[in-house]
Amino acid sequence: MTVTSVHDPSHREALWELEDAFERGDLVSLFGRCTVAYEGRAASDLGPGDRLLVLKPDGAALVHTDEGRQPVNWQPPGSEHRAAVREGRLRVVSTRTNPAETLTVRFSDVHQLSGMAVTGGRDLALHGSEEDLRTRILERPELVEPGFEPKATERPSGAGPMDVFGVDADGTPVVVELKRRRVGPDAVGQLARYVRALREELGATESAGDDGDGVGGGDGETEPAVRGVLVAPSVTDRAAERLADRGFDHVALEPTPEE
Amino acid sequence: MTVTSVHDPSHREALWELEDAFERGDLVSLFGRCTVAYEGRAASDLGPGDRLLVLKPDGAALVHTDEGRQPVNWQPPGSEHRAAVREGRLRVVSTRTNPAETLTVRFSDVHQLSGMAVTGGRDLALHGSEEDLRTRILERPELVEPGFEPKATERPSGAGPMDVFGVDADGTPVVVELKRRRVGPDAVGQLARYVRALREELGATESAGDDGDGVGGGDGETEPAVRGVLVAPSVTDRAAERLADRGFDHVALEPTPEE
DNA sequence: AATTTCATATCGTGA
DNA sequence: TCACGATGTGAAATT
Repeated sequence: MTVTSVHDPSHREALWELEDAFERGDLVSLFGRCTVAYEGRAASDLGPGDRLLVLKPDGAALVHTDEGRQPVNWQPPGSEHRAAVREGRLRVVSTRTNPAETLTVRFSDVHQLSGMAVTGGRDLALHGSEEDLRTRILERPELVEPGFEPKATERPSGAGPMDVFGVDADGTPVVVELKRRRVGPDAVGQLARYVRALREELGATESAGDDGDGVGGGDGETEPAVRGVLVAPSVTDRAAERLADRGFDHVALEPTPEE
Repeated sequence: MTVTSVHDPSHREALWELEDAFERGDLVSLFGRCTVAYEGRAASDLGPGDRLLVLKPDGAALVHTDEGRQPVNWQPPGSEHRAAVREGRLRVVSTRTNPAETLTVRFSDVHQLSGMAVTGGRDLALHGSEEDLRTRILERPELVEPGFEPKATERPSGAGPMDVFGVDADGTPVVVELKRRRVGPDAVGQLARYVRALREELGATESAGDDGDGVGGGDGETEPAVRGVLVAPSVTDRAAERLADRGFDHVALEPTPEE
């Protein structure tokens, strides 16, 4: 049998089942009334209440209440679970080092405990990520703009690797920053750093110490012409302002085609 | 009884228990072999495998494997759960709108199903957050530097509210940016925006179009003197460079005192 | 091990 | 509702 289960066990029965489950490498689900204490990167305390404790064979521990996607407390994978009965009550402690963290769950009542041996099916096929967006642009560069020609992905720069580097119809270098969803001002800052780094690399001669007011127009200076293009489904108002300030363009594009 | 539990139920029995649990507003734990499909902000498919499905009365749904802190698939709170038997197999669908998202879990085997009525204890007391760091500085300003005097928290600026605004021993305005943990260059950029906004507000007269090389020294220009201080446990090398570029200071401080 | 960046991030707060 | 920033963010890729 792949699943073991006990209903309203005594604290000692729960301990035995739990130790067996640890031994077998089971995925454990434990309903009960408990308090929770955490100490590590921060510290927290949670008073008595009914909760679901999930213990994984890889060391992860999750304490869930009836609300929220996030566990109210947890321990990351790589932790070590131990169970004991102290003063007649089940206690589960999960610890890890680097950083040193401890999660302690003290039960006053154990309502239900189940363990299942898990096999297979851990590979998730996910679509619609930033990588999909990059693929889409490389296959159809005209979606960025007519005449755009990608030259490289992850091209190195002084500010780190750019998402896509290419040239436009006039042969002007273009830095393309990809975001799979609506973006705020931070993405514009990221694009600006790439553009500035590329301008310096392509031979900045004067105008030192500024932060990417990217016009490169017709005045006396000979700043290398480098364009910045932000590809994202949409941008916030603040991000649009900053794009305009820098002289960058925005191309509205989804990571996957609309149906 | 606060907990119901069935072991190796038929798909129809599982459906009945599940519908009862939804009705009661139970927190549900469901072990079984299943496939999972998600479509919404992205899209994903997960082949057959043994998993734990957690269904919360607030609409959250979590699909956990035996590894990782994160669910392999999920649905946020506010979704609606529905269960049915199709072709003799239990199927759980969780949907939400805005954005439109659907999670579908198709079971080939149901091993164990439990539901618990959850009461009380949802208030977590967390220590060591950024707010703790702010409190600590307001109570002991000399931790920033001798003579520092906080004037306001969340003081508005053209770049948004600053964490802490004050003056140093010389009466020079100081913008303090707080981070509860080690920070990278982005935090320096955030601080630079506040400093620049405050300089403009306090009467910038010349040197337009640059981005905060904050010296304000003794040369001819009369840029308003505004200092920037980053309070964080530590900074990355790159962040330290940028701090030096801008003429900002770093104060090493933890959100809670070391023991 | 340290750093950087993405995520179906989630979550709270404020406008 | 949308925008913005914090999170014990987690997780992967890269150095």
